[in-house]
Amino acid sequence: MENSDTFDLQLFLPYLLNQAAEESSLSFQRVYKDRYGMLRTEWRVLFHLGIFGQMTARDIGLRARLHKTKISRAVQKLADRRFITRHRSDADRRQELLELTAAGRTAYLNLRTIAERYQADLGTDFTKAELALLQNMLQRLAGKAGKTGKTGNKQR
Amino acid sequence: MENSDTFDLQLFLPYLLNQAAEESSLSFQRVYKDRYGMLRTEWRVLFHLGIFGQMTARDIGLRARLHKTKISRAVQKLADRRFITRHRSDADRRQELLELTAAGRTAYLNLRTIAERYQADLGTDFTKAELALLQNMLQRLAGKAGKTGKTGNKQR
DNA sequence: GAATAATAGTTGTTTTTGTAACTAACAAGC
DNA sequence: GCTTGTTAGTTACAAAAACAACTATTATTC
Repeated sequence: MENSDTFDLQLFLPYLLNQAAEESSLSFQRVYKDRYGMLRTEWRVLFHLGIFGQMTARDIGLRARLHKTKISRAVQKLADRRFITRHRSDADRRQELLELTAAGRTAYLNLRTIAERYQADLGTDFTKAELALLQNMLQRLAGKAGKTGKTGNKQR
Repeated sequence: MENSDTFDLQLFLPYLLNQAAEESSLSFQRVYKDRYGMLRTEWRVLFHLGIFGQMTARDIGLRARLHKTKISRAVQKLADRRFITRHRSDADRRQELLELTAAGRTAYLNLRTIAERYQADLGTDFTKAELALLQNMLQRLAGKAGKTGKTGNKQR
């Protein structure tokens, strides 16, 4: 056959990034899934509340770049499991203020510890400088919004 | 609130990688989706056949780390759209030999050009050295199998 | 201040994915 | 060669994601 083409799929960034993302997510996924019955969006919401404290679904969507329907359902599940509380805002009664319960905080701290351990383990494969550069490049690729950015992107 | 925690989600690799992967996939996705009505797995199968020529579903699964049901479905769709042909192997009549049709090859070459352009455009944001290091680190993260590796991992 | 537009969040429906169970063909052991 | 185990690929069902349409509330504009 005439398969003399030279295109290295393994170097094509959209492909390569997905492979790396999938692989690196696996071990962490097992924890939040098997141990807490959480979905990806759920741990993300949990972490946002753990890190930033009280937030609305909208704020989370902006920061995490998640669509509001995903968040809505994640919030429901987390509330069902008593990991978060929801209170309608007085300032704007469309909004709901979300916050971790004690149980939610415990789960968050536990998962955070595991995340930190994962991150620390990377030190065995990469130098500090390499890792910093990797993170920097990934942030540039993830793009646009930069580190904490709230730079006017549409609500997803 | 006691939200004085310091955990930078934006530096947590499973999260960061997913964000970067999602963002970087977007533009390419628009092409294969809108223009060819393809799904992610479908373009991957298409590319494998374009690059390596005749392959079985099993081989593709091994290389791309895709589960056989995903491939089975992608193959069906690609065959429906006359992008590939399937022939039962004489050596092992369980296997099917997959190959691009002329139309499939055209689609592949077209998409490959776009992929190459994407890759080239990265040159404006990253130096050659940076890019090479990024790819190297991502491959290490994606892991295990290395560049072309067929190192005994279970069929997914 | 009524009409129109925009926003926060939810719900319903359709696609896509994940998982398990299946068929058909081949391989091994005895 | 026949039983037992594997493997390639498909199909059926359950879980999750994507997308569109909806309600309730707040902002805007005339």
